[in-house]
Amino acid sequence: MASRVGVSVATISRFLSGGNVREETKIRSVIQELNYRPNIAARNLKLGRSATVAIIVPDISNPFFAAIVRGAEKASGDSLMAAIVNTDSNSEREVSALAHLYGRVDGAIFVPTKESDHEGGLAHFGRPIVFVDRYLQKEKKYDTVLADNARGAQLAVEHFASQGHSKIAIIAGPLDSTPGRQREEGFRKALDNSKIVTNLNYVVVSDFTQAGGYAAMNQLLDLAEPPTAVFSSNNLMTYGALNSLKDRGVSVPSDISFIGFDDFELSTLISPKITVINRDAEAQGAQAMRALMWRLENLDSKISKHSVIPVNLIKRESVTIPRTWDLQNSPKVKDRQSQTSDHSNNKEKVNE
Amino acid sequence: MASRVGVSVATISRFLSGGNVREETKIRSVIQELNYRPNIAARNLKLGRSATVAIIVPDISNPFFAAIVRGAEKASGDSLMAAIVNTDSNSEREVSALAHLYGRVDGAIFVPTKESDHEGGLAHFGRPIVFVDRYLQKEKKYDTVLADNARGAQLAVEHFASQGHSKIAIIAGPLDSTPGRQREEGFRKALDNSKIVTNLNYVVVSDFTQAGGYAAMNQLLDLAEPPTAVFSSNNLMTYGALNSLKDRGVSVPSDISFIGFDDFELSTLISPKITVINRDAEAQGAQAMRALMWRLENLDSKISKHSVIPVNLIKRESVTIPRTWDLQNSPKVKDRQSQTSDHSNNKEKVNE
DNA sequence: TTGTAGGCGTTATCAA
DNA sequence: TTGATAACGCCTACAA
Repeated sequence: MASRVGVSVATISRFLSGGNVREETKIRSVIQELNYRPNIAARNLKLGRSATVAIIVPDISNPFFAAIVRGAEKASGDSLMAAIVNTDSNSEREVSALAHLYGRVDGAIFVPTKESDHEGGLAHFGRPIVFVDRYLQKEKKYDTVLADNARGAQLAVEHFASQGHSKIAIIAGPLDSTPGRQREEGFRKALDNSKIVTNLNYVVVSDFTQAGGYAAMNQLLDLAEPPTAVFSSNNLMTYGALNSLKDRGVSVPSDISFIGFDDFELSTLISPKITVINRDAEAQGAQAMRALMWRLENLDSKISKHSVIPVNLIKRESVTIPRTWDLQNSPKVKDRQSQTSDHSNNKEKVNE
Repeated sequence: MASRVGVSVATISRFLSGGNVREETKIRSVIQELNYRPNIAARNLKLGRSATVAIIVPDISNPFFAAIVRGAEKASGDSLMAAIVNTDSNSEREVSALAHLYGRVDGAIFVPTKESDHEGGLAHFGRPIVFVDRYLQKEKKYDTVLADNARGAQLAVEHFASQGHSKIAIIAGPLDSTPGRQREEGFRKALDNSKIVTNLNYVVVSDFTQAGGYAAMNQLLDLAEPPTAVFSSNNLMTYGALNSLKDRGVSVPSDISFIGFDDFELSTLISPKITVINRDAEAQGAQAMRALMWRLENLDSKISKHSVIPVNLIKRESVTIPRTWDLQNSPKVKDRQSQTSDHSNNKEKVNE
């Protein structure tokens, strides 16, 4: 290559890194002609970096994680390439992914499955890691970008309560995962705030899967006194719970009111349209990528950054006043007619 | 490291590649102690390979592509790491991904967006590529793993026809993509086989997106004489088409019968349960990974391999006999009662 | 602006 | 079984 142009390899290298060289046009044409591409491995070896980062997620087919990934990719620009790695919600694969990635990437965006320990695996990785949506409680020094999970649960409970519900259940995610734990904690706290006593039968801990949501809803329906409102902690469990309700002939919202965490593609296709707690997952992914890129430029900075993505309630059609309201003492609801005819601003109503 | 043990680097290298060495235990302990990990970039440079392959897909949030990826990952074992790259159905990003991947991976599984030319970009990539689901018509020498698209369209048309439909429409995908083209061709051919004359108004070419499916279905419903049966060429367009039907108050299947290509997560949650053409997307991904791994071991083999993944019809609830059957001459349907009461084995019935 | 030369950390060859 | 050594292809002082 260099001999072909009549200059040294140093000149070629200079040209490649944007330096000024005399034979620029000739070099360009020879590159074309020989189809020359610099050897990446050699460059990585010399420079000690790869211009690649990993995005490690438990399940890429979950639309929520897919959105995180999309956001992160968009934010990466084209100075960096993002390699997505799927761990299948499997802790062992998580460990082996981190090990395999060592030396191949400059950093990682990591959505761990559990909050369990990685036993020094992270330190050993030796590169910046930004935790998204989930983090490891033991590891304080890493950046995090979490959703406002407790607030989300609180919004759901408050919305139920504003409609007169007091028999409110949660289908919780695994308590050893960040969102599972924080949403369950937020749920309990919100009940306390609303002066509703927590019925332990109404707290079903499940596993964030569709099958788990199905089983959990069945369990709630089998109760001697089933809840009148159910909050599902993630999208997949929402699918399962809705399937259960359908299979058992329980209609939403007339028999049971329902709110799910995380919006989903078909939420408007199914009947009724499901009221959800939502957050901007793409923004969350983008924020994580920006944090990672900043840290790659500031490897020596010691302070860790923690961002929280806001959540909001999207009211649709799956929540109404409880059917059995007249069987119970429900002080907030005086007039059923006016209550049913005004779904749009219940909060204001309650505050009157 | 080597000096720490008292041997040469060559011995360490031998140990690392599984050779027999005397100080094995001591080396092991020093590796632990120093937290030593071989430098990947140096190894890649020396060996000329990276033990990494790329899986390039247009849209990872599409459940179908997600399934392909999962299948491929599972088949890769742990000798290889798979890096997923999302192109966002954007040809430019496709080109730049290929360029960025050059030298970083040993090969790729590629799901291109269009059948358009890559102008030597592939040859320049210089590594094995296996095309999945879609391929480039101009490039003959690469391995492919396609679905039996034409057969799928044929199954849909035959099922409609067996129920007495003759006003059959297709919402087609882009004709410059493999599945879009092959499904549309299969559709036309199947109509011919069933002696149904093709009404050009019933062929709406769309873009494989939800919005596209929505618009396409609207277009069909606006026809002076709308179809009685609609075949949608992919899952996203199916979502959109169903949304359109819902918004317009057209009920499925009593007003219009419907079949979609590719099964989807919530197909059983929505009413009615949608009849679909399905294929095993994970198996397709796995097959692609096996083909790629084989080729990495047989770089000199010149023959290209082409696999076809079978499709099948999953009968659910979105197809029935046309409502307006009595307004038409439909020779195959003599007795409405017996026809409606037997949905399970129409094919046998027709063949009697 | 250019060339020379050393070194990044590994593997492979060859002698010992 | 081991050690010395030469690549692998690139970048970067340093000297010209």
